[in-house]
Amino acid sequence: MHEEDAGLRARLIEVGVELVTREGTQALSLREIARRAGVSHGAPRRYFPTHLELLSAIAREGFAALGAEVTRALGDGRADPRAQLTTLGQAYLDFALANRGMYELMFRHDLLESNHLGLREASLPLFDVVVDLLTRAGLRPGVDPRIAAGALWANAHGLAQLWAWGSLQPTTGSAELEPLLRAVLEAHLGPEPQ
Amino acid sequence: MHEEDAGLRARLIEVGVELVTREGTQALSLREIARRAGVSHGAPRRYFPTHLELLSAIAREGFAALGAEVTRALGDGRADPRAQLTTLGQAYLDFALANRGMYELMFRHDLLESNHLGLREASLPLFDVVVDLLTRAGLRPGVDPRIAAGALWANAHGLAQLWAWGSLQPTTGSAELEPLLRAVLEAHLGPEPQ
DNA sequence: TCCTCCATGTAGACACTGTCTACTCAGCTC
DNA sequence: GAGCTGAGTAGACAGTGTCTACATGGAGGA
Repeated sequence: MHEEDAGLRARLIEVGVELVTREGTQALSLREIARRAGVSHGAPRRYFPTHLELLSAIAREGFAALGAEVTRALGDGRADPRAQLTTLGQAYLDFALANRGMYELMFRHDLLESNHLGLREASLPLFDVVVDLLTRAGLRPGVDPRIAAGALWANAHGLAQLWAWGSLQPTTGSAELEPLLRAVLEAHLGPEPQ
Repeated sequence: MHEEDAGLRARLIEVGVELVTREGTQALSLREIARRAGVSHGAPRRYFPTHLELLSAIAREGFAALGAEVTRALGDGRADPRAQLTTLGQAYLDFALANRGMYELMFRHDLLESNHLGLREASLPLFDVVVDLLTRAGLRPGVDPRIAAGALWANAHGLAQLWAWGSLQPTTGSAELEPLLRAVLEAHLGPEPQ
């Protein structure tokens, strides 16, 4: 009963989140969401003028969930920055593989109003965390932390994407991807001490 | 006049390739392709039973073009394997950024019949080239070349994707991505000699 | 109490999509 | 010439996102 009278706007997002995580991006038609929310197909228009804006709101929920998952994994943040970076990468990949539909939606720029709904802003905090951890871990001299963070992110994103697409070895699980992340980390930070 | 009477099947693919490179994935509706080919909307069905199969054929053309571009960049293949790997990465990124629509289509697994049309096979030769170059360049001991190749590919793919999405620094051009590729390469091969 | 207004949602239209099926029709073989 | 077959046409169908005209119910003011 946590959704009794939360307002149609919130309910539409809720229905959309559930739909995309259970049935994937294809199921996210405007009319289907309205149907499952128990309203007519014209109702969502009152809150989301266009289909893309509704999808963007759903995707933003996904970015929030990813952020929560990552900060949960990082804990109190007192661990070695380098260790935190691998933890973050692992958490990122786990999220992507556990919520494939949502993750796919989050990066389907053709389905999202990238500029309107503050989607960029939703993904930025995570980026800043990486930048912070990288600078605290001590980058090689002359390496821009923002560029390095982008490279790390791109690597994790590519791994998640190709893994989901089935292009990586089918036997390659999330655990086996960890050394790959570590290797890239090493490339930017220098060899691991000790 | 290179398309005078090449048969409808070939012409549909040709029209599709031009359409996706000029107007993006969204423009690739079955009816629009048929329209531009000058036939009725039912005609493609004779050669491609479903929309996805036509799109897959178009994407396969993209993989062929990517392969051609890469082998052209590699030249006679007598250069240092390590240098060839960076050349390959650069060519890959150049292709992705120059043909965004096509590149997007090539990895939209929801639009492709990944299993039917030998799409996996179309992308495999490139993968094998990377594996070959990596083993000739001398991997660190205990590193599976196929895993390393997957990691490299994932990195390039992620860079291309995030770059196209605008998530990387807008000022970051294809040239600036090169050190990122080199860093990852270094992570798998060990530091550059000399 | 009655009236008005307005936010919320309904219902139908429109153009478009992919798929399916019935049909035309030229060109070929027997 | 008769019949068949491959290639393409044309229309229907269910589904989509968007737009617009319409109900309706509840709050605020006289």
